[in-house]
Amino acid sequence: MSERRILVTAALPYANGHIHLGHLVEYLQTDIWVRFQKLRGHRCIYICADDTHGTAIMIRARDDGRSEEELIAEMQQHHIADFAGFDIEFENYGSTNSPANRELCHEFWQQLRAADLVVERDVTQLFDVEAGTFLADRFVRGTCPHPGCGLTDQYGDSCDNGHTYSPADLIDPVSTLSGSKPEVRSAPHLFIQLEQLHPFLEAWTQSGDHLQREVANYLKGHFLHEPLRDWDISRPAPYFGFEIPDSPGNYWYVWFDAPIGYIASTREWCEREGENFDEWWRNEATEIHHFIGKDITYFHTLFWPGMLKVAGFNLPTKVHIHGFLTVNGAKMSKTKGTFVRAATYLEHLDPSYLRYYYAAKLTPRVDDLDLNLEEFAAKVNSDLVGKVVNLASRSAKFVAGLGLSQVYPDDGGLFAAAAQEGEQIAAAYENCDYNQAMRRIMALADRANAYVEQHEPWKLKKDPEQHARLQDVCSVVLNLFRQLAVYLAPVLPRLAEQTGELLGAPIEHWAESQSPLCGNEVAKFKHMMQRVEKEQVQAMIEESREEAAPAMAPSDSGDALAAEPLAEEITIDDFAKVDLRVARVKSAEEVPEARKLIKLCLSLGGTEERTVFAGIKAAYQPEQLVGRLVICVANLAPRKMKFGVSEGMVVAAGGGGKEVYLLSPDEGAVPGERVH
RNA sequence: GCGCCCGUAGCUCAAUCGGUUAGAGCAGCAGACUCAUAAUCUGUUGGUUCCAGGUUCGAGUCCUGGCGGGCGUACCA
Repeated sequence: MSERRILVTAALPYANGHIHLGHLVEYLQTDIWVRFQKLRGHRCIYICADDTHGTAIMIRARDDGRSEEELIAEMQQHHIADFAGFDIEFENYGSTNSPANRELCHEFWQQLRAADLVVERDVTQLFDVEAGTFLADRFVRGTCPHPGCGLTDQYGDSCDNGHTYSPADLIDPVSTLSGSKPEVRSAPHLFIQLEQLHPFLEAWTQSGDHLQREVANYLKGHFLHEPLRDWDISRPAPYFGFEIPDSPGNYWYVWFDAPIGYIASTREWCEREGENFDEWWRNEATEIHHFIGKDITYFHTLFWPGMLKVAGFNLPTKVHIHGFLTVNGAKMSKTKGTFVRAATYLEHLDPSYLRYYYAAKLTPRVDDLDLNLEEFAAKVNSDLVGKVVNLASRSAKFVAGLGLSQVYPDDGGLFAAAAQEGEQIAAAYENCDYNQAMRRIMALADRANAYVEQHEPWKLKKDPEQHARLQDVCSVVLNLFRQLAVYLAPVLPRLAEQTGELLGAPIEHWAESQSPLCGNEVAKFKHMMQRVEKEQVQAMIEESREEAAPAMAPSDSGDALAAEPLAEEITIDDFAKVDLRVARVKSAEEVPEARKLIKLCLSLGGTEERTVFAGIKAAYQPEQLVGRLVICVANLAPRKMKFGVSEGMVVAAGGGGKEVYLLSPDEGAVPGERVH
């Protein structure tokens, strides 16, 4: 087979968070594919970078009180370390916030302008005056405006009942950034008229094997059956990103510059390694393979090919799309401890385990992948330790001083049959059907173990006259083992390395699975892989749960305090003047003529009662209140009001209106007790 | 709401174009073995292919409806 030139990317992880087990599905799937291609003797590079722009990064940096650059630099170091810990090897790991990316964005932009695809139009959005920024839909919450719905605390684009609307229509909208009420504002945005590329995209997505069939169908049914909408690719300042050269004050939306980051990262690599950039991105002979999750299908199968086409770069040969990770059959959950960071995993478990487990589960389809932790341990122990490594473990020590036989013995055709199986295993790898590849490899391991069983080397060992036979049997077993190590090398690079050391012959090429070793020395056997212990998995889950706990705590904003600054200092005697008492609401009734008031009758225990008018009508129904405990100011001078005399106050927090939160004592307090 | 995908053994998955008696691995059960990290080998139990219809000589596969699950629904990372 002639040497292919293949450029492979995985989606750029966002610089807003750490790498977790969900991300790793993709980076491992990709790493395995790249290692496979290299093992087959192809020229293959693995390119990635951090995705660093956008509102979320800006907000996060602001909250942390530091620059965006500082934030993304730190996160990039974490990402790089996490990937390295899982033996994921990139030719280059860049950043979308790089000079190379800025230049390339300019280049793309120029071509898009030249092709007359860019138009300007006003967009009306909610604007947070306090934060000084426009609000994406997810940064606004409010009440669903749909008639008869009225769900409160809903996102800016749709509610939990499935109604969709514009954030500008939300009732009582609140910015999640500042808690303030946003106002409606317009600003000019730049759009790419994708519809002009419709015929090209139709042809590209529906033919040529660039996409999995289900994905092609999805695109046809969802987007390509009608005119494509214009794509809004600009954001007004403030925005962390690249300013658009011919539109000052506007920045490219993060999804514009993120995929260009694939190219920019390649360019960095080319410059460092003295490679010809055009060979990689402007040469039809080069294959481009993108690995992505199904969540970002749209960007990579419509916008991206469109942009590449217009800017004159290679189109993707294939976009490989995978599903999401679930753990124990459910979404990753912080409270369950199944939201496991890469770094946390590595503290407890060997990366080879996860590489193998994911490989055993990955298919070419878009299906979600479940990490069942019990199965994880069982599969690793049974397949890798029990079957594969066990072959070396039960044969190497018998030939430690002897080495492998000078001539490969008769093994009944086992090695040759397994060598022949190699092409089917390779085809499965090529097709991203790692599940099938692992299945086939384990079937070979089963046959090899049966061979050991039939030839009983432990019995041959006891008879000095059989030692030549013993050497032959072990030579067969070790060669079968090595053959498996070659087939598994893309998944388990460490095992391949250890096998190379054991038999004094490094594993560097797939072809090494096709001919046995003869006469090699055999090093002293060392355990190649430990069994997974339940306790280790449990410890990892526990730690993940604990890590998540602080993150689950609400990050308290300073808005409330800012709205009402601390009062002047008082003495304890001042405080003692206020007699706060636990009271039970005996009755509660609305005051019909009053806008805000509910009339409460409070029992302080015994026969002591107070009538209090409380301004909580907007927040509470009278029937919610009857029977509950509240805290009241019991020695407040009575005040004559329009509707009667109020003999105290109930204490509550909140800004008023619907924002009223009555205080209650914890369980055990009884009416009449004073609050000290 | 609208749309897409999925539903096969206890678990994870196969099953070519619609084609014989729906197959593997793990788990379970019964033996064997003792070289090996309680590993391995042999045998074996286990199915209303989610349900109800339909098309067909023939349906896990195609069509319709239902139930259950997942996901998407464009300025969401």
